[in-house]
Amino acid sequence: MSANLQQQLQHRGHRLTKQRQAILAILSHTPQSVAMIRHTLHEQGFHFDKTTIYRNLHSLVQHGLVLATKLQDDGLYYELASHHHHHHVQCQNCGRIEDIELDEHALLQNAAAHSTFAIKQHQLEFFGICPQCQS
Amino acid sequence: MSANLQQQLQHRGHRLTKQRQAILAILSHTPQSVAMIRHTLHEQGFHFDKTTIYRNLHSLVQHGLVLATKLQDDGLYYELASHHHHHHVQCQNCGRIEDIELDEHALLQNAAAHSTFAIKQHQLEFFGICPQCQS
DNA sequence: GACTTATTGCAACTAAGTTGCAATAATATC
DNA sequence: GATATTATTGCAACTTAGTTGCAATAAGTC
Repeated sequence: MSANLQQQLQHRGHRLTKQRQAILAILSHTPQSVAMIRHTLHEQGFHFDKTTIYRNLHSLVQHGLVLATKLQDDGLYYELASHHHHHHVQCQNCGRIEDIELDEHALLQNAAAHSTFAIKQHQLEFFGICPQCQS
Repeated sequence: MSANLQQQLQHRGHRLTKQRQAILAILSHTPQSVAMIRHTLHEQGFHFDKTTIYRNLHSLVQHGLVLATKLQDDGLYYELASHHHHHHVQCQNCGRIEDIELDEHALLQNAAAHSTFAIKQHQLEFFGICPQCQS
């Protein structure tokens, strides 16, 4: 976990427990399901209660350090919040997830032009077949 | 329920039970959660088992007559499949949902240009404040 | 009307996520 | 370093959404 993240956490009165550190150490810029996160923790010899994991993920999302994304299946996927907004492509065959960057401005303009709502946010994910699974 | 839908169903060996008819009669081109669907059925005096409702929705989706969409909360929203692909805007205040049409071609081109995946489908929903809630 | 089989309703179950609370441990203060 | 404060943890119990197996029912066919 970066020193930066530590600072942000402590600054808000959060404590740096070994649970929180381990969870943050696992999170990356690729979205992971709770099941994946729990699995990795187990592999590393950590046996945290599921309550602890859910509560930590929630509070991290609440404070903007982590993003929650809906992908193909039920449940949410979690990733470290990065500086720039981006979307994902998930392989329908193997589940692999990659980032995909696209022209946000064009998209939002497109949307705003076709709606009377004041649009605040959106959810955009792509699904397809990755190069490996294509061959 | 349109005669068209009836035909499609029976043609595939499906039976026109009163349960299925009632469910289809409730579905529209605006996405509804299972809770909303069950609630309306109750109001109309129908007391179908939840299993029946879930199974019907699943098979209708499977056969392409109904679309399932992920919106703000957990669970899926169901709507009649229409001729043209479209997206939605959901009001973050009152939950109202509206269709939103945008330039699909531009979006897909944009995505294809930024990924090595063979993109098959996508999920795009907008969230904001509807005109009524703005004032 | 009798036959075939898709569909229903029920009960029991699974899995995901949540809540309350007493015990624990991270940080601040002395 | 010891002490006090309170955020956080782990546990157990619970809620809610959705699923499964199966016997009973009822559409559609002949």
